[in-house]
Amino acid sequence: MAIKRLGDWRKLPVSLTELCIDTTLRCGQSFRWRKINDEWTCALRGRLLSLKQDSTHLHYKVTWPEVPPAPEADDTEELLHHYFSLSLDLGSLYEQWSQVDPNFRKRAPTFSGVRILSQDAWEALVSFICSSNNNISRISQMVHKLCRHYGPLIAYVGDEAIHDLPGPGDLVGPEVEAHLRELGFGYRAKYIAQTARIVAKEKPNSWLESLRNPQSPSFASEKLPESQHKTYREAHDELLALAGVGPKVADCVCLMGLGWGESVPVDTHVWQIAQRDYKMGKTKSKTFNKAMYDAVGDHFRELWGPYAGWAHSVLFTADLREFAEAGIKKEGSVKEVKVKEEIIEEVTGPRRKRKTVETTIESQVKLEDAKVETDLEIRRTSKRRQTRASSRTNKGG
DNA sequence: ATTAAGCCTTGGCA
DNA sequence: ATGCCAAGGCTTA
Repeated sequence: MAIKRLGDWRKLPVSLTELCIDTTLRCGQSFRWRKINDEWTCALRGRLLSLKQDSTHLHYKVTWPEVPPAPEADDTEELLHHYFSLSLDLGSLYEQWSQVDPNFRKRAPTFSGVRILSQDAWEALVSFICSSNNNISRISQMVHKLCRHYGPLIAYVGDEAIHDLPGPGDLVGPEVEAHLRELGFGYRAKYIAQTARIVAKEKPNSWLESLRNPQSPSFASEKLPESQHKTYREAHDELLALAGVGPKVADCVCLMGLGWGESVPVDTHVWQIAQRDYKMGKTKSKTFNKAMYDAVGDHFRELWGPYAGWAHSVLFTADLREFAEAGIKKEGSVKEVKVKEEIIEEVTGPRRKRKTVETTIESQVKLEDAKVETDLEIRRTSKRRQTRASSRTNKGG
């Protein structure tokens, strides 16, 4: 299939504190963006998008497939504006969160420009069904397999075929579950096949969209009549009825796919953050049940306000192992590695024993300067930092 | 109503 | 080498 209409680079003015794509595109929100030749690339709404960023602008390039014909008016700028919610002033949100929350104030400077992506609701639903008991690397592999085997071909980047995400209707065949199992989806194969069938066949066409926050319209928006408007809680409850969708996955779909900014997905990381930095769950039953799930979300909503989910993702990102290593140089001498361990201890808090490593002035400087590098070579330099308690919800193996 | 075990797979680590 | 644990949980008993 020939691909035509290679566009030119265009740009939008946006600062790195308002949007940092190196962080936002790989912090576990969307699993389809890939960095190829120093450009972030993803098929989105029928076109191939490539992104680069400097301190003042987001640069973008669009490639349309030959079929179907590209639309007359290219709406890519509007798409990006919507996808990144660029009309939202992230700087003042960070200020507000910092004023009410010392912990946020401490962590946020290293992780500026982290935004919630306005993803397609179906993409969020499928992606986060895959996310259960799983890690970002494998989730990404699974979502890419889903695209490669069931989604439309959009373009080639070098030898690599880039497919868009399949719709629910593309996943209703009788062999889908077995095939997904062969592809390594494990027990999630059934959930995806069932959910696709329900969304495509049992629910009305606009069901997913009807769960959207009316104040956060979708990109391809036919506005829903007011009588069909749902609340965040109603949207969350309806999603819970789907197979493979529990409270956490439902919140991910609400936050990233349906525009509910107050939604706070509480996963094992966020639960650890809540315990470590907000002293939650220290008394009473230590078990992490539904009541505790709701309590954590409610606490953060009270603290951070209507965009609590956005604030949550900043701290979540700061806690990801990959990002805890932010700001470290690639060259990995032994000394560098040790410095890195020191920084990780710094970022993840005082609860664990500190390594017996001297703090260097150098490391302090680096920590402050820690803007995320994309190609960190050194991985897993520190030993397992997970505590026993955190494995509660995780009986796998 | 609440709790614990089982689930697919990959990769790091002892 | 072999086994165990952890990875952005959900379902079932």
